[in-house]
Amino acid sequence: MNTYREFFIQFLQLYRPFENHLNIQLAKHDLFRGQWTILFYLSNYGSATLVELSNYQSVEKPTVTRTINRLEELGYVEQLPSIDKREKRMQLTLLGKNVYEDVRVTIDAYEQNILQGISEADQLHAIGIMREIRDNILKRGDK
Amino acid sequence: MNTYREFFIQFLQLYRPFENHLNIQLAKHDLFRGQWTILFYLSNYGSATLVELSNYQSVEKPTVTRTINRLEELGYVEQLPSIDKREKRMQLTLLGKNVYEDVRVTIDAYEQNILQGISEADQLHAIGIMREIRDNILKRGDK
DNA sequence: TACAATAGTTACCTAGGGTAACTATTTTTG
DNA sequence: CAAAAATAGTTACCCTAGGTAACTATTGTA
Repeated sequence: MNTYREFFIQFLQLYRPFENHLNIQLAKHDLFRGQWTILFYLSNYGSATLVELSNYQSVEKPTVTRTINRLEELGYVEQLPSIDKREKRMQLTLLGKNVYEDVRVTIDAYEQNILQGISEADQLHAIGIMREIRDNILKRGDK
Repeated sequence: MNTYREFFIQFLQLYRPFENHLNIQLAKHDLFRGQWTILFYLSNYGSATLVELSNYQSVEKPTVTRTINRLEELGYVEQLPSIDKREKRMQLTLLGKNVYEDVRVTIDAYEQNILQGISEADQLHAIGIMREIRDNILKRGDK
């Protein structure tokens, strides 16, 4: 079997179990992956507009609108006043921050658990490779 | 940022663009990822029961039933007689084989393209790491 | 100042996945 | 060996996650 084929087979074969089990962890906190990644982003970068989140997640704007609305209903995020009246800049509420910290513990445990036996050097190496492939994909446009 | 966190961020950040562009390639042949992976499996292993496919893809049986039905409607797969009357063993039809070979060309080009700059050694290394993580996930059950 | 671009929303559609409950067979076991 | 348990698959129904098209409101630009 060609190496490049094997690579993507393995990639897909890893994704599904990873997401499945991630969702099991998140379900303990009544969250889903899409919501979690937004909480993560806001916790890391302080605030973001919907377009920013859309680019970050590689999803269309309506998808972000929906997820943000749900998070707003839950009281985890709130709008921040901004000069440009078109944009909707969001940040975590106090509750949102607390929830994030709480879930972070669960997810940290999960992630560390499934990386058992992989050296930090290997992890860094893989991160570099994944970054490079992502760049390749985004660079080539939609040929 | 902790390495293990970074690892999974990068993993998710790679997945979405990869799947997006994969689907763009497959759309040229009116296929979707779920269908394609089944064609791939059948081409590689000759035949499979629905449970086998369900395990391979880490999805529940109803999902496989649906996808297989669609492929059957398209005339790409057909049932194979089997001793155990409960199971439904499927294989590619002649048309299915031809379609697979056809799409394979498109996907090969796509995959090679986005792996540009990644040495074969690096690819193999990454494959090993992904395999190991997958094993970790499957081993730990659903804690 | 008109026109183009950008941010976001609304309405509607699809894939892809899940659970629960069921039928039809095999297997296992008391 | 008959009854119970396990297995393969289907059906019905639910949800997340995503997409496109068409729209409003604002901001930038020629």
